[in-house]
Amino acid sequence: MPKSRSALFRRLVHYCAIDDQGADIFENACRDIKTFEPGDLVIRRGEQPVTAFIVMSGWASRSISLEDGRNQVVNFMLPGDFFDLQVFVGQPADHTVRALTPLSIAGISRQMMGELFVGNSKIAPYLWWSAVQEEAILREQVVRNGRRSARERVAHLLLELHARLSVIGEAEKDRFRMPVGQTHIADALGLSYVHLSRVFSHLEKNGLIARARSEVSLLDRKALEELAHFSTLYLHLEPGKLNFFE
Amino acid sequence: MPKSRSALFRRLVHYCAIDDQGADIFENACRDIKTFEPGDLVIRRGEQPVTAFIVMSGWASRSISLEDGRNQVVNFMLPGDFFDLQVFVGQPADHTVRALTPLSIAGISRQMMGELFVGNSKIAPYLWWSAVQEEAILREQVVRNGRRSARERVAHLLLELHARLSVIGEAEKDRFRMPVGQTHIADALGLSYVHLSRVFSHLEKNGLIARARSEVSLLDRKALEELAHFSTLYLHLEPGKLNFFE
DNA sequence: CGTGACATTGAACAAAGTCAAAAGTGGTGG
DNA sequence: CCACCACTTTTGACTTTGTTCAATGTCACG
Repeated sequence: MPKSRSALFRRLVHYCAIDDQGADIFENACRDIKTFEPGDLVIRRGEQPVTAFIVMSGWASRSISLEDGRNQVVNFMLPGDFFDLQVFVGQPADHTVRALTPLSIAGISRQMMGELFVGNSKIAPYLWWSAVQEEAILREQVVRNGRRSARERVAHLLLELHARLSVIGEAEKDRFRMPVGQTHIADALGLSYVHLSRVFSHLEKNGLIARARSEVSLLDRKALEELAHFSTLYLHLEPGKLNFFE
Repeated sequence: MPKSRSALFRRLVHYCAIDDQGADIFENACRDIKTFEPGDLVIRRGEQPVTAFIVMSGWASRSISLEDGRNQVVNFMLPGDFFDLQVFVGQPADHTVRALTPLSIAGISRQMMGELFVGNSKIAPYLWWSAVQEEAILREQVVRNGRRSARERVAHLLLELHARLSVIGEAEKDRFRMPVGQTHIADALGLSYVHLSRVFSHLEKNGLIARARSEVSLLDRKALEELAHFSTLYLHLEPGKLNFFE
């Protein structure tokens, strides 16, 4: 089983009672694969995308830039993430999607989506749930940038990324690979990269984290969670009752 | 025709080619009306809501608090806004919804939603579109709090509120009622209320805005838009092609 | 080795927060 | 109509946090 299937499949089964048959249907829908190199634009602001996407492997960012060059990364997209459901109301993209690493994504056409969403009740809950999680992550991003200090922001983001990567089996117990430069992290956290660097160093000096190349270790998870006021509630990791309308 | 119908109806017709019959169906779904007083909680964090809601009249806030009292207003909910579609995946709320003014909302049950969403193709695009707009507003909120200065944030929020209120006929050409205290605005913008007050005064002294009671006038829209780098793209005000899957 | 991208450090500066007190506002009852 | 209350807004002095600019380090890769 190729790794791309593994990542997506793990996210699926983590969140809904999806069976092998359902997973097969889903993955059959993911045959229109596109690949990108770091820095490539997947979606340009103003363009009207024609398909939705699922990240098969690699990291991407959704970002919005101001005219004067300031850039805000709205969120990171990780393997198994679903994006641009807004395709279906025919609106131009209000943001930019960019590959941060070598990236492989699957395009899902409108027709395909219709089948998944309406035609197969085993899949629909996952799509719905995915949208709910994405919006919750966005809300938490607002809180992070609006009401947390720089140190809290960094700790909180590290914990979020670790939790999300764990679900798809791309993190170890207290360690994960963060294959993006500090500029992107700073743009996500609304900080200057200079200050971000200081904060990272500070967390490291205090023994909360360790860094080696692009590996990050959460040395003192308890302290990080307290510092960040981190709760996993917003990630909706528990499957829930899936009361989908029939 | 009561005002509540008017506000909702205007938002509907602004965004999709909804006919009178469709609007009737929609508004018939809005018979389960609840009212709240300023400060009342509509949804508590951790609770599992059983219906989705449409705001009929008044303002509400969706907010998330940290244990130490810091509070972030994630977004303002205005008449015609739709919320808590996440009901349908059976997840507990990760946020709190609070009435900021006398508030009247309609509860939409799962069954009702199923009928609207699947059973009537005239309505489905509006629900979908509404979700798209809400998410876009959220993204813009991230940019505002992450990469804009305090003055820019205030200008940007005022322009957004004016645009959203205009759609439902609750704003005049360059003026609208903002029936919420500065504390709430500050919590939305990730600022202290002290600093917010200074910024308001500064904008007023420079002739960009005027304030009287809870009325705000945009005296120099051009200057405000340039200051805020405001573009209406993210509000998706143009109806679009509504390529909904069948 | 040398090169280019990325990361770190220091010093000066700017933006926003905190604390505390004063000045509005609006509603209520005498 | 006025006096009083609670509440919100404003103002001033000071502190903290994060930014900017510029120089220096580091590391993978050719």
